[in-house]
Formats: sequence, structure tokens, C-alpha cells
Amino acid sequence: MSSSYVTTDGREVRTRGRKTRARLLQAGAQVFGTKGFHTARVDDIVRAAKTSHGTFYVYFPSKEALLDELLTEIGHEMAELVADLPDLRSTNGDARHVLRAWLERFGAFYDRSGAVLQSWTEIESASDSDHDTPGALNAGSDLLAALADALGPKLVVPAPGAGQPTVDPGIAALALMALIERFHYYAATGQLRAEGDEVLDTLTDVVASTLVR
Amino acid sequence: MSSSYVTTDGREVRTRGRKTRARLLQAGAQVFGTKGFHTARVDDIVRAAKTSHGTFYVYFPSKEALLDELLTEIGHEMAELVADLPDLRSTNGDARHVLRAWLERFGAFYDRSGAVLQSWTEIESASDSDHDTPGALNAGSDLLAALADALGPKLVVPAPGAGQPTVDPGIAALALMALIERFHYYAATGQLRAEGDEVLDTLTDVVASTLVR
Amino acid sequence: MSSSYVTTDGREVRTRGRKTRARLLQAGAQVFGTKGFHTARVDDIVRAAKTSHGTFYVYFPSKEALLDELLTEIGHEMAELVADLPDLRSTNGDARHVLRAWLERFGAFYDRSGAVLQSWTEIESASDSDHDTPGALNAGSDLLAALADALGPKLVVPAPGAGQPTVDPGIAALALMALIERFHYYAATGQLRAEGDEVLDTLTDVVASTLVR
Amino acid sequence: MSSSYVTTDGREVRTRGRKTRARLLQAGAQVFGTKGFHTARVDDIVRAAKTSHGTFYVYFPSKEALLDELLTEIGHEMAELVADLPDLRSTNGDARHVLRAWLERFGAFYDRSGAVLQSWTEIESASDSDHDTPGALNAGSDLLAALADALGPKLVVPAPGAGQPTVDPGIAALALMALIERFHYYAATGQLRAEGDEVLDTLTDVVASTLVR
DNA sequence: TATGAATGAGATTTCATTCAT
DNA sequence: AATGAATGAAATCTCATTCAT
Repeated sequence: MSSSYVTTDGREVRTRGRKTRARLLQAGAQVFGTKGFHTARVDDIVRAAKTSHGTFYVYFPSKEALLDELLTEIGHEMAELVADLPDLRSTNGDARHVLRAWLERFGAFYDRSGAVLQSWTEIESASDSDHDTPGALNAGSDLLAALADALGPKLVVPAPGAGQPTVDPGIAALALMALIERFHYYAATGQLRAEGDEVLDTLTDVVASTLVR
Repeated sequence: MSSSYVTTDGREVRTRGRKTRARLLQAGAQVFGTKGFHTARVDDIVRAAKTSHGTFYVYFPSKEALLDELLTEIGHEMAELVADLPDLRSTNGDARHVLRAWLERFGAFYDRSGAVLQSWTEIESASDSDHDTPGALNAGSDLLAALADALGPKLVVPAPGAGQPTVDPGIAALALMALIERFHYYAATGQLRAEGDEVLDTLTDVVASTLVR
Repeated sequence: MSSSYVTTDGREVRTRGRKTRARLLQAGAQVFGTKGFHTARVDDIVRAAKTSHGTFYVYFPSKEALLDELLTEIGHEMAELVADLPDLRSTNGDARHVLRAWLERFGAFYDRSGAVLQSWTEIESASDSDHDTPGALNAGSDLLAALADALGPKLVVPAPGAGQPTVDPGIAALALMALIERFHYYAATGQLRAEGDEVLDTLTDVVASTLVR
Repeated sequence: MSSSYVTTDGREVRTRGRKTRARLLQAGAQVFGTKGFHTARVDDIVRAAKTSHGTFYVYFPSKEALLDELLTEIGHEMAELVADLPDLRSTNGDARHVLRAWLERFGAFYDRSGAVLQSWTEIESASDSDHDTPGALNAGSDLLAALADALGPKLVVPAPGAGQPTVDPGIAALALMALIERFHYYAATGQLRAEGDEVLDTLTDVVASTLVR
């Protein structure tokens, strides 16, 4: 199913072309990640993929389309990731450990794909002003919300204390996502002065103390 | 002091020009906020400010320069805001109340200026790849870190429990910023389904339970 | 009414720009006339108008749009021309003389604008295959038919003889148009070996003997 | 004689190839006919012929070359057609009948090949501006004139009346061609509202009353 | 000061043609 | 003979910036 592609003018993509297509996708991820969507030129991508302008447009109708596919792919990965998080409420005592392991996986994912997510933000603000959705980028508009909805129930363990106000699970998940994303973003852009495991430890601490009670 | 400006070709800006300049600044904030930096055209700004292209370049040497100024301004406001946060450790019992009040002020600020912050992110990724720093945007690069440094010590009250790992104040502040920023962002973009006070309440809850212990 | 124009981004065109616009229009006519629509490059037009690429797109959103306006203009001229043809049935005996005078006017028009009409044909076949009318060229699709309808009744004087089959006026006018158009076309492309007045004379003869009986 | 072809690189074309070649030719006629020369893409032709780009260039050195061959073929047919027209001056009384029969044949030809002729016009204007005659399209430049020369003498029977000016046979033939061509063109594009035989009848009438006297 | 017309470098996209299989 | 992936020259169009008034 996801193994069948077509060219811009509707022809089936066979094994030979599949490789080129993949190379373009990867080059796109790299270039969008480093330069951002608007600053990246098709030329940069083509050069990185060691192919030609013409070839680019054989496989993607536009720069947007390439990003869109990248984003969709990432969206799937995130959804899977979320689905894979064990219900922390039923991991007796072990919660912190389980969470840490999961955050590690998330970190690996973010290292690979996080940079591209920036391009998503970049596009987003532009596209809601005029709504005609210029041919692409339907990717993840409500993705985050959806993820939060899936994540929420697994997370919040109500505090035993009574007066403590209860946090809505969806909101809590949103908070979690924000924390995770930002932490990795700060780490990636050097604004978070911490080394390897330290980031992971701190993140686990913060998340644990916020959401798992 | 901050009331003395010069035109692109070094002339002093008098009262009439002052107004035009301000109009451009405001228009810029509005346009950058809705369309994002790259998607916004000088033409949009000029139109919103009810003035002409020529006039734009009398007051700002480039599109980027306008954003830069906007960002600097916002940076100052944020710094002030941070300075104004009472030390939560010395507000006995009242902490939650004080925090909520402060977060409300922060929210008002975010409503005014938050959208423009997106443009900052947009620019950021672009500028680290080629290091020549194209004449602008030195504004906030380390702003966040600085704020976090100032915010940290006022926030985290170590839990009395022993085994509980302590969160580094700087990191904690970063987390706070992330939470606040994202919450308002989600609220602004409709991804957070909550009404007026609800957002503020929830945010207070989350922050309180995370950082103020 | 026809004296009010707007630029591509909706601004009023004042006297200063009016000239440039006109120059582009004229250059377009000349270039389309000599090279044909597809072969003509925007670059050719801009060069002929002694202006720049950017300027072209200030006044016209596309190459098509320029042709469209040219064609609309020509359509109006033709309509006027047709309206001005005296009813040949009421010009006793004088018909040939009147017709000749009119054909002379037509000739002058064709000398000015005939070349551009070729571009119309060039576009036409392309646009009916996919019907989405790519942004322009609504100009004259049924123009010819309309003209024929207006022209017909003024022309055909039924022969006094009985057995002679009567030609439908509309059809006859179509024939007339074809004759006139082709004659001038052949004359213009050198396929009709005849000099100045000779063309006019012959054309008058042919038309007269066909349609005015 | 006309049954021997070579590929682009000089190889003899055998039976299998012959078929492919023919299929391309036919596809070309269809596509050029509907979309016009410039708008037609090699891809369209290749698709219609159910073959590949590579194959196209085995048989034709360029897109233009295919049209050129098509046009040459059509030229031959027209020449034959003209040659077959009986001398109307010697068909006593029967002239109208004979003419009608011939026009019918012409109509059939036009139905098959007329559309492609549009592409000829399309190319023509382009090629006179730069004189280097880009390798093709010498096909029909003076075709029309030649045909007219052959057609003329067979047609015009001078009117017995004295004052009536005599129409030059060549010119007259040109007129005839124009009429026939345009009539069918209008009929084909729906601008001539008439059904089957009606077109033929009217055309016969018009031609007869103009040229055969 | 203010204006808006003009500019041109640069970006995206198309498509006839070539080439390796 | 046939294929279809790859190519790159060339064309269209955009928009930040300059300039004459």
C-alpha cells in the first residue's frame, strides 16, 4: 500500500525511480531541517540528493508537496509512538522507569525528525490566513490535539490528596508534549546546557513530577 | 532616549515621522503575526500602515530590520515581566494566588505580542546555517536562556521528600516558559479547547504542581 | 470608464504608469504579431517596450492577460466596424462604391491589428480541449458568429432570378468575413501577389459578385 | 518507395517498427489537431500512441519533424484532390453537380486532416521572424499558392455581361480555398450552425455563385 | 516627508531530448 | 526495438529594494 508511488504525470514509479525518490525525500528532510522551509531552495535539495531540477519535479509537484509527505510520515511515527506508550497507571511503582524508556525512544525520534517539525510551524501560520490550502500541507493541523487525546488518559494519576485541583487529561498531555518538544528543541539549538543523559534525566523528572502523581 | 530615531539616511525623525514609524511598527506586528515573516510581503505591511513602499525604507533599512526592532521591544517587555514576578518562595501560602495573577499579566502580553514570536523561530533556523548574520536578528538568540536564569531561583521550592530528585532551577524555568508559551499558542490557534478563565486556571494548576512545591 | 486601470495588486494606475502600460500593450501587439503567441517571450515584449520584467507583471498578471486585453480591444474595433457598414440594400446603384470604401477601412484595421488575430487562432484550439480557461482568453470565442449575424442582413440582395438558391444571410456574412480575412492574410504573408489598390479592387469584385446581387 | 523508412540513427525500419511509427503519426495528428502544436506535449503523443518517449525519438528526430511529415502527407492529398477536380468549364450545365461532388470529397478530407492544418498556421508566423528555418516545416509554405494556380483556370467562367470586372483566376482560387477552409473550420468548431448536408449545400451555393458563372 | 513606478536578481517550474538498460 | 528515468536549458513570475518626483 504505502509501497506504490506515482510520478507527477501519473506514471507508476518502479524500483529504479524509487531510489531517487527516497534520496530526494531524505535530502529534503536534511535541508528543511537546517535551513527551514522558506529559506531552503529546491536547488539545495536537488544538490544534496545529487540529482537534477527536472528529476525533482518528476516525483514531487512542488516544494510544498515534498514537505507535506515528510510531515505525513512524521505524523505516522508520532502516532505510533503515542500508541506504544504503556498506560502508566498500571505500571505499579515502575512508572518512572517506563516513562524514561519511552522518552528515550521519543528522543531518538526527535533527533531524526525534530528539525523538520520546525518547517511545519513555519508553514502553519502562513496557511491559516488565506484558507485555500495552496495544494499541500494538510498534514498535521490537528495532529497534536489528537495525540494529546490519546496520551492523556494514560498519564494523569490523580493525587491522593483531596483539595488538589484535577488537571484535565487532554490538557495535561498537551503540556507533556510541549515539555518534550521544547526540551529537545532547546537541547538541539544549544539553549539547554546539558549533556546526553542529563537531558533525559531532567526531562523524566519534570514530566514525572507534573503528570504522574 | 528611546524617543530619538533616525531615518535610513541619517536624518532626525520629527513628530510627523514618528507617527508613521509607529504605524509601520504596529502594522508589521500584525502582519508578521498573522502571516509569518517569509509569507508577509512588504506590501502587506505598507498597506496595513496606510503608507507607501518608499516610506517604509525611510524608516527601516529592510524588512528584517523591522522584525528585529519588534523582537527587541518584545524582549524588553518579557524581561520586565520576569523581573516583576515576586519570589514565590517568600509568598507564604499565597503562592498560587500570586502566580495566577502573574500568569494573567503574562497572558495579556502574549495576546498582544505572542504571534510575532513565531516569526522569530522562523528566522532562527535559517540564520544558523550561514553564519554571516545578515544584519539583523541578534535580538533574542539567548533571550530565553537569560530569562530562564532570572526566573529559575524564584520558582522551585524543593520538595521536602528525600528520594525525589531535585530539578535544576534553570531547566525548570525553561520548562515553565515552554508551558506558558505553548499553552497560549495552542489557545490562540484553537488547538486548546478551553474558554477564557479556564485556560488560566489550568495553566496555573499545571505550573503550580510542577514547579512550585 | 475604459480610462481606469488597476495594477496586478489592485492599485489605481495614474498617468505616469498609464504610459508604460500602453507601451507594453503596443509592444505586445507587435511581438505577438510577428512571432505568434507561444513563440513570443515576455522578454521580447519587455525589451520592445524598453522596460523590465518586473514592470510587466505590475500591469499584467500573465502573458495571456496581455493578449486577452489586446484581443478584447480588437473585438471592439471590429464590432464598431461592422456597425458602421451601411445597409447595402438601400444604397441604390452605389453599393459597390460604398462597399469598397468600407473594405478600405477594414483593410486599414487589418493592417494594424490583423497580425495579432493570428495569436487568437493559436490559442483557440488549445483552450477548448481542457475547458478550464486558464485565466484568460474569454475574448472572442463567438465574436465572429456575432459579427456575422450583424453583417448578414445588410448584405445579401436576393437575385431577381427564381431558380437561384438563396444563401442564408448569416452564412453569407461568414463567407464574407472569411474572404476578407484570408485575403488580407494572404496579402500580408506575401502569398497574394498583388499591389496596394489591386488587392482592394479584387476583393471588392469578389465580395460584390458573391454577396451583393 | 514511400514504404521505406529509417530510424533516427539510420537503421532500416522493419515491419514491427513500421506499425509503431504509424501509430505515432496517427497519435500526432490527433493530438496536434486537438491541442495545437505548442500546447501538445511529446508526452501526450506518446501516451496516445501507447509507447514511450524513447521510442518517439527512434522514429522522429524532433516534435517538429513529426508535424512536418504530417503536413507533407496532407499536402500530397490536397494536391491530388486539386488534380482530380474536373474542369468545370467543360461540364455543360452539370457544373453545380460536379462541384458538389468534389466539395463532398474535400469535406471528407477536411474532416480527417483539417485540424492539423491549424498547427501549420501556428508554426508559420513563428518561423518567418528568424529565418534559419529550424530544420523543418518547409512543407506547405507555398502550397496554397501552388494549389490556387492549379485550381484557378478550371474555375472561373467569365460572365457574359460587359461592365462586370473579371476576377483573376489565381485570386479566385485563393478565394475558393479560403471559403472552403473556413466553412469547414467554422462547421468543425461549431460556429456554423448547420447540419450535415446543409453545410455542403450552402457551400456549393456560395462557391457556385461566386466563381462559376 | 511621502509617494508609487520601476527594477532585476533569483526562485520555481516545464518539457523536449538523451541515455542506460 | 522498446523503455522510462534523468537531464538542464529556458521560460514565467515574485518581491525586496531603489529612485525620480
